[in-house]
Amino acid sequence: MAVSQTAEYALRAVVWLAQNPGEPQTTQQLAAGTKVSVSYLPKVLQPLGRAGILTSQRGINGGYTLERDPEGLTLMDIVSCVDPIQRIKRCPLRLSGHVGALCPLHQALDDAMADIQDRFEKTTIASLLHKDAKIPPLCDISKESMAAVASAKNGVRRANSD
Amino acid sequence: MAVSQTAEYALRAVVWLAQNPGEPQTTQQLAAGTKVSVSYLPKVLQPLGRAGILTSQRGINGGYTLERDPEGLTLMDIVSCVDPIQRIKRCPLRLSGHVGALCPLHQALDDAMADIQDRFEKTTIASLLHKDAKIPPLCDISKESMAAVASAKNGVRRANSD
DNA sequence: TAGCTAATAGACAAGCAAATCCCCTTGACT
DNA sequence: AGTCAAGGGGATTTGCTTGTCTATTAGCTA
Repeated sequence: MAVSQTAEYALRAVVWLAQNPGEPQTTQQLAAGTKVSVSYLPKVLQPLGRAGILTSQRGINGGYTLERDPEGLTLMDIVSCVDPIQRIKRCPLRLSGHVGALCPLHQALDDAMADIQDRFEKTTIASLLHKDAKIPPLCDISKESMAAVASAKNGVRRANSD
Repeated sequence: MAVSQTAEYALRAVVWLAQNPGEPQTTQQLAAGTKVSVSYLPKVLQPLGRAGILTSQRGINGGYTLERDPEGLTLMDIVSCVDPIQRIKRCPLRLSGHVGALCPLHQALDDAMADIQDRFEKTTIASLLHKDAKIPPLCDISKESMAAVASAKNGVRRANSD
């Protein structure tokens, strides 16, 4: 019982994009900043692109850019792209009749799902950024991480010349 | 994002047992009543047995019996046996330091998990039974289901005699 | 327009949960 | 003690999720 890996990756990426507005972020930069595998990240971001949450630009100076305003963008928007919350609509036992009404057990389970959904709908990406907390978004972008991002941005290809 | 199949099966079985106190329920009966596969059900129930939630009796007139009082038995007790709620204890990015504190994103995700956990801890099995609702537990045990249970109890082996 | 760069798409591999099957052990009743 | 009914547990299969790799397409710069 947890949010799927993929959904978590997507959230990290969106938070990172919201933190770095303006210039497009390449897969390399995003991967370095969010600690998600370079080869998997594109897979995660594609559904977000299709949903219009971010746009991608090919070629030189390309990368991913957040399209939606973080103030109006919720956790739910991202999660439902890659790992939708599964509400219980009818009784899984599928007995006779009883469409539209759930038994106590499945009602209780669905209530819990509704709770999460509600919570995710109310939490905006923006609210994760200007937390006045000591812990910055994405669990601190420390020196190591920043260095990784810088090298991802500038000198990844320097391996050729050696 | 959902409760796992296995956890759902376990809950169904426990509710069924709570509804049928007294005599032990065989795998056949339980499977018929909860619509869970006869071959998979034992696998689901084993962890519950180890946790002392139910006891199993082998041999003739054997079967599963609920050990705990439904009033004190919560959804959480069952769920944590077969599909524990995964709380986020440290930042999945695992950067330097920051043990004990979560960044806003992961804090938000963990809050949601805490919410569910809290809800499950507060919902007892008993509360799913004496709901005065029109919909009985397990989404109506209708004629078809009862017939299946009866045949599971009495005449499953009648195939031999023919 | 040529050439480089970066995202895209698809095939492909690995790891894990769900489900099934079969044989073994245990226990009750005769 | 013998026999049959019932759960226990291991081996196996299937399918989904996660992850990797490569060839292709698109866009920017010169």
